[in-house]
Formats: sequence, structure tokens, C-alpha cells
Amino acid sequence: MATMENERASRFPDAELKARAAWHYYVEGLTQERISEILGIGRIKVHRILSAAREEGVVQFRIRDSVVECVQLEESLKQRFGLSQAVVVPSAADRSNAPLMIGHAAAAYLADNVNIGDVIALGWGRTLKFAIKELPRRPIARTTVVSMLGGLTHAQPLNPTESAWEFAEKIGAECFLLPVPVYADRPEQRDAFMSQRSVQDVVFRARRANIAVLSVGSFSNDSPIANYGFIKPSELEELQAAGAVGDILCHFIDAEGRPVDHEVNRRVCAYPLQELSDIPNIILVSGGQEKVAIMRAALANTKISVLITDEDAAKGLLSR
Amino acid sequence: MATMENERASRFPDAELKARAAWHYYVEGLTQERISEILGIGRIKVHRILSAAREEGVVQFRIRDSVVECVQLEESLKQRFGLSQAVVVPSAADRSNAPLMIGHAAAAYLADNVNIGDVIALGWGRTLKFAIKELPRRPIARTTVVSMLGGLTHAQPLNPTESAWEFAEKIGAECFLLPVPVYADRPEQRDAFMSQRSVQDVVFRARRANIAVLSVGSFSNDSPIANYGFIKPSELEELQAAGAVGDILCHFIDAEGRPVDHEVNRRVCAYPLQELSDIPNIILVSGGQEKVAIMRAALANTKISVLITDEDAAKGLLSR
DNA sequence: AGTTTAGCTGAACAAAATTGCATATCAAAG
DNA sequence: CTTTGATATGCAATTTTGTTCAGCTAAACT
Repeated sequence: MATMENERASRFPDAELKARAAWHYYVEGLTQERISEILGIGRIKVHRILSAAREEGVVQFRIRDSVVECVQLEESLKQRFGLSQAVVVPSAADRSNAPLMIGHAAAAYLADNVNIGDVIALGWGRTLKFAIKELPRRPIARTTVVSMLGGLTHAQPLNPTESAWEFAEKIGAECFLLPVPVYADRPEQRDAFMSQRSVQDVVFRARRANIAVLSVGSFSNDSPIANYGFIKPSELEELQAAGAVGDILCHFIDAEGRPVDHEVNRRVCAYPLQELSDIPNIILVSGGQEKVAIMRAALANTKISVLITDEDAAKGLLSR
Repeated sequence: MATMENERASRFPDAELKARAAWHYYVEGLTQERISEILGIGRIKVHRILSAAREEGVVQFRIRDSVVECVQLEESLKQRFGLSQAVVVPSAADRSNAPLMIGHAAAAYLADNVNIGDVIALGWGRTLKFAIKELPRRPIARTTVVSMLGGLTHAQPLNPTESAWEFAEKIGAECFLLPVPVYADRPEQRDAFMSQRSVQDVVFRARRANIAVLSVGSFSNDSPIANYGFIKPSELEELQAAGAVGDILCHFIDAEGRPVDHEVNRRVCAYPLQELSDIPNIILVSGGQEKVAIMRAALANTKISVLITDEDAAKGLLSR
């Protein structure tokens, strides 16, 4: 197996300093200058170390009180969509921060709800990436993480394989990956890939998962699926023309949640949509205005039991 | 029962705003000015709300990476004192912040280690107060908190009764208090108090606890036991002359951990020291240079199983 | 050696956060 | 309707934090 270059290495490899500085700054409440004296380093370096600590999730923030309005939305969502649980966070003021905020909440949820022995089937998306990043690194015995999606051929920072690996590493889980590209070049190749013994084995494990964590993608142009270029712009247009409102597990579906009839959906190497129902507890993590349509579609045709989202999306889902 | 004035009410009763502001500030990383626009309030008010949020523990900070040197100390402590677990945090740069730092760690420990059905016997101290304050408010089913100490007659911010109540409230536990003063005026009164049916009942419950959380006090002059004035300065001197190095559960003990022979120890209304051995899992939370002697004494004569402390104290305990 | 390059560093500046203080607001009491 | 006291607000001065940039060092390359 090739060397696993697990993201660019931190600029400050000295975890000791990061942790110490973070303690003094966040817990003890000292000023950065004071910390620089204590640690015997420059003030600016302290600042940079603290930034790195936040960046890497060495310090985590947890907001305890629930926001009243959000709690109401949670209740409405549970009722309307038959969820067992809903988490609604305040919407990010800055649109592009939505994944950050929702990911944060998802991390908190997962930290509290993954138990010994759980098998987690994992989807993919920017929001999930943030969730995984913020997950505390605490081993949970006999857990398993199984990726429901193939990988990207050229390693990208945002990659199903990478996400699953990182998740597994955080909770000390065994990790199973689909050793195939997300999209094969041709449908026949997809079938060939998927019928591989090793692939079938991983899909089988995913089917036995008790938790699925997944996200959905929209057609907005900052969507990774649009930008990474494994689907041609022309195909994206065709998909939309065919009624697709977005993707779930890289399958494009229409407003009713049904896969659209398009070649792309026959090239995808992923856990089959219709088999999601084998997984008892499906957690959908997604939010932001632009995701409302695809979220509604996903909710319509998949038995989601937990929804983690933001106010904007929650209101959008509940309107009309 | 008199009205329970549970600490001065927050200056900003609007939990909604606090939570929202905290999300935007800590999770999304917005500036206070930007938040003031979003929430439609003054910039300075945002600042004050955030302060209140920190103050009240609405936001919590968690530092994930362990500090290498601390981990080594933890190992040494476990070995040297036969502990099942040890937690060592960096020492506060500012001496007076030690309780804050250690309390933070204790809160994290308790949050992870209190389980459904646990019965927790609780001591008292500044460090414990901080620990309780930082504890996340999450109900844990069928838990019980039992105070091992009597209360202060004049309500003080730092009060065994208050601490137990707050702890119980945080985890949704039933709460049992010792309805007597910490120190009776005369030994005979102590005996009378302690033989009360209601008191015996609480002591009995404490004896059945599976977890005890306690701290120790030293003779340093910022120690609450010295300042609150229920022990006269002359008595404190006598105690020291008699060999006492500090107190555990308000019993004064010598360097070997044995109660000194002094009237004060016959006036204390608390769970009896020698019965601590009935509680299987005793967590000692304390730290700072000046506590080394009393901590060593406590460790010598009580089967502590978990020690939560700081670098200074850890080094002190391990030296010689 | 001479040159290039990447990585740090801190000085100087810009932005943001914090605090003390004066003023404004409001409700209860007169 | 006024007074009074408590509380809340914002201004301004100050401290702290964040950012940019130019210099420095040392390893890598020619």
C-alpha cells in the first residue's frame, strides 16, 4: 500500500506546545503575551500555535444551551418527517460556513451516540468532512467504519476514502474502503468493479451496519461533485434536464427521491441506494438554503431517522 | 424550605442570544461586530453576552491532545500510588488559577465517567466547585448525588450544599444533603446532630455510593476553610502544632493521613473518614504546590483510585 | 563557494476585544 | 408626576489580537 500522506503535516508538529498554549489561553484565560513568556517563545508564535490548534481541532468548542427557536424547528421536523431525532443549529451568517456549523453539531451528535460495537456506514461530503474533523479522538471499542463510496483516483483533500480513514482513526475503528473509483468510465466497468469479490465484501459489511452517516449534494456550483470534474458540465446539465435535484451517495435523484435515468447513475460505484433501507439508523447531515430540494427528495424516499441541519434548511423543509 | 437563590441570576437571561452569539463567535469564527449586525444589537453588548456565556459555561473548551510530559507523570503517579487512573494537566501560570485548570479536567473526567445509576458522594472545595461549574448539563438517568459534608450556616458562594445541589442539577440526579452545619459548636452537639435519623439516612446513602469525588485543603491562607472563619485562627495554629498538614472532608490529618487529636475533629459533621473505604471508587481532585503535603497524606491513608491534579503537584508527589 | 528556496521569525501596523465611565432607561416607590 | 435605585447601553481609551512583510537562517541545489 502506498504511503498514506494524511493531509499536509501540521506546521507545528509540537503537539506539546499546542496543548499547553491552548490550556493557558482557553482554560486559564491568559493573554497571548503572557503565554509567550511562560513558554519562552515569541508572542506571534503563540498566536500561530493557537491558530493551528483550532485548525486541527486540538481545541474544541461546545455550546451547551440550545437555541429556543431551533428546538421548535427540531420538534416540527421530527413530526413532519417522522424522524426519531433532529438537530437544528443556527444558520451560518456566512453562507460558506454552513458545513462548518453543521459539521460541528454532527460531531457532537456522533460523539454522544456512537457506541461500543457499532458499525458505521459512511457517505461523503464537505459537511461530513467537518464533522469528522471535529470529532474528538476517543477510541470506542469494536467499532467499524465502512465507506459507502469509491475513492477519487487522484488524492484530493476531500475524498470518501480519506474521510472514512480519518473517522476510523478518530474512534479507533476498523476501516473498510471501496477500492474502486467513485465513477467508472463506462457502465460495464462499473459492473465489473462492483462484482469484484473484495468490493462485494465491503458492500456486504455496509449492509450490516447499524448506523449510516450521509450527506446530500446539490447542483450549486461550489459543490465538490461539480468542481472535482469527474462529471462533465454537460452531463450535469443533462442530469438537471432529466429532473435531478442533487445526489445522495453520488446517485442523482429527482424531487421525489427516485434515481433519474441517466448514464451517470449507471457508472457510480457506491453502496446501492435501494439497500439503504437495510440500515436501521440513517443520519442525514446537511444544510443551507440550496440543499433544501435535495434534502426533501432524500427524506421522501429514504427512511432517515436523524436529521442534523441548520435553521435555513429546516425552515425551507417545513415551508409549504 | 427557603427560597433557593441559585447564585446571582445571569445578567443576560436571554439564553437564546447567548447560544446564538457563541455559535457565531466560536464555531463560525465571526467577529463581534459582525455578530452585532446579525443579531441587531450593539457591538459591546455582544461582547458582554459572550463573556456571560463563558462565565456560565454555555461555551466549553476542550483540549484534545494530551501533553506528553503530563502523560508521563500520569503513568508515574499510577504506579507509585497504585491508582487505577491519573489525570495531570499543565500547571496554571497564575497560582490562583490552579482550581480552574484542574476543575476543568475533572469536569471532563466526570462527564465521561459518570454512568446511569451511579451514586456519587461529594466532598467540597474550590476545585470541585469549578469542576461542577464546567460540567456539561446532561441528564444521566437514575443518578444520585449525596453530600458528604454539612452546610454553611450563612449561605456562601462556596458551600458544600450549594455544590451538591448544582452537581445534581447538572446531571439530573436526585440530591441528598446533610442538614447540619459543617462544624458544630461543641463535640456533644456534633454527636447529637449526627445521630439524627435524617442525618444517618444521608450518611447511609453516601456509604452505598459507588463513586466519591473529593478534594483536600491545605493551611495556605487563601484556603476557604481558613477564611470562612468557622475555625478560629488560634485553632488552626493548634492543629498545625498537633501535626496536621491539611484537611480531607473537613477532618484534619497529619502527614501519615491520620486524624490529629484535636477538638475540631470532634466537632466536624461529615461522612466519617474511616468509612471512605466503603466506597469503591474514590476520585481525588486537587493540585498546586501547596497541596502536596496534604495530598500525600490523603493518598497514604485512603485508597484513592483516581487522581486528578496538575504538573506541580504531580512532580511534588513524585519527588523523593 | 554561490545561489536558490523554504521555513521561521519578529517588527510594524491594522483590526478587534476589553474595560472604565458617563449616560440612558425603566420600574417601583414616593 | 417625580424621585430613586437598579440596570442596561454605548462611547472612548487601552489592551490584546491578527496580519503583512521584510529579513534571517539553513538546507538543497548548481
